[in-house]
Amino acid sequence: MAPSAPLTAERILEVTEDVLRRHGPAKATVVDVARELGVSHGSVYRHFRTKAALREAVTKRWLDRTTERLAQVVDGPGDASAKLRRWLSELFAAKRRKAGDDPQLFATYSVLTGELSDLVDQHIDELVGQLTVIVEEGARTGEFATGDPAVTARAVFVATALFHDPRHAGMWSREGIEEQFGEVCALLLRGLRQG
Amino acid sequence: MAPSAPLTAERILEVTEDVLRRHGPAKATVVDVARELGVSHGSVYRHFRTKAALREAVTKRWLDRTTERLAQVVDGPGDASAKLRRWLSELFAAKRRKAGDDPQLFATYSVLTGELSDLVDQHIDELVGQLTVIVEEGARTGEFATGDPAVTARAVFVATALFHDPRHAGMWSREGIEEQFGEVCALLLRGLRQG
DNA sequence: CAGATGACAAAATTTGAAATCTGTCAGTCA
DNA sequence: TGACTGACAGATTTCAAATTTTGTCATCTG
Repeated sequence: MAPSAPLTAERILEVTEDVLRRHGPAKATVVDVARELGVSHGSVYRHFRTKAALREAVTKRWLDRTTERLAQVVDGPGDASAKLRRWLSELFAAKRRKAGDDPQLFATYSVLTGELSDLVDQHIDELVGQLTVIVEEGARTGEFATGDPAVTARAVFVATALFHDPRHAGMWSREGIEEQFGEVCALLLRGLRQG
Repeated sequence: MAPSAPLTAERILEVTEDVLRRHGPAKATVVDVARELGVSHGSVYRHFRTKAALREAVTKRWLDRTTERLAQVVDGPGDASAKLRRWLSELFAAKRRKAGDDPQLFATYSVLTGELSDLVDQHIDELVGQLTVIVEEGARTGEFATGDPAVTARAVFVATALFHDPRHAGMWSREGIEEQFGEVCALLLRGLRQG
């Protein structure tokens, strides 16, 4: 069988995601990934030192897709209130979409993120960093009255945990969740807008 | 062996909690509970129709201990802001204490609450009910400017999920968690205080 | 010689037979 | 008579043997 393309890390990650979707996190093996790629499992180990490293890389790739999407909101138009509101909405919508469109894959990544707390902490730091930029902007224009923008940004992130933490995904399809989200956002924005 | 006391539902629940603490939720059996009580397992089934009912009852008992504690804050002294702040602090402190003092039992109840979502929903409704009383009080005295107090109360509860939902218990022993809690409370109270 | 292979040891997972547990109920005991 | 027992069937869990997987590396191949 002629190799249809050279074996790259990215190609391995694509196939790994596919295998994870079909077999779930507990039963997806490196051998499965290699078989799907039409190579020996030794070849996969040339690109990723351990199975854990492969799982971490594929999970990081998944988390980064959200981070990139949200970066566009930070760099986009609007005042700080509108941006903050849009950023939180976009985060919630992105998570709900992931959970709703491919529940199998979402469940898989929920397990993986549960196991990779260092990676998740890093991801959260990136997201809070984006929020900090928005809060700083609001502080600069006098729209928000806050202390340390980084601290405030983390408070906003923490207060909306129910709408982005996968452990609460069961809530995301409940009646009235949109209204609850709106209510929390409104409360936080009111708290931010004045000192 | 003379029965040291008549077999009551409460006595069974006490022993069940003990067995759960020692064996964990997966390995605690009705036979274990009966053995500990010095009776046959049939006698336990006289008081609880199924093992699931026993688990539910013992979990409800555990949740109710928190509800009762917090009811005292609602009925206590202070204006609405102080009470809200104290209620949230008390809830957070109670959860942290449970998690820190007896990690084994806390882990057990975390698993049980994860399995008994109807019971947990009921518990949450009770807690939000208490918060609603405080928000209503604030609205009546003009301290808070809100729409529907029940909706606002739920928003406050949701926004503090990280500090009371056992799925976030891993955060409760992190550096700076107290400050984060204070920051979220401050943000929410500022949002409540004016319309 | 750079990249890929597959045999191999150690670790982890699956399997299925044996043991235990759940829930019932006819019967015992005080 | 009403609380309690213990034998029982079916469901579930356990445990050890068999299989599979992980990770390495000497060897192969283009």
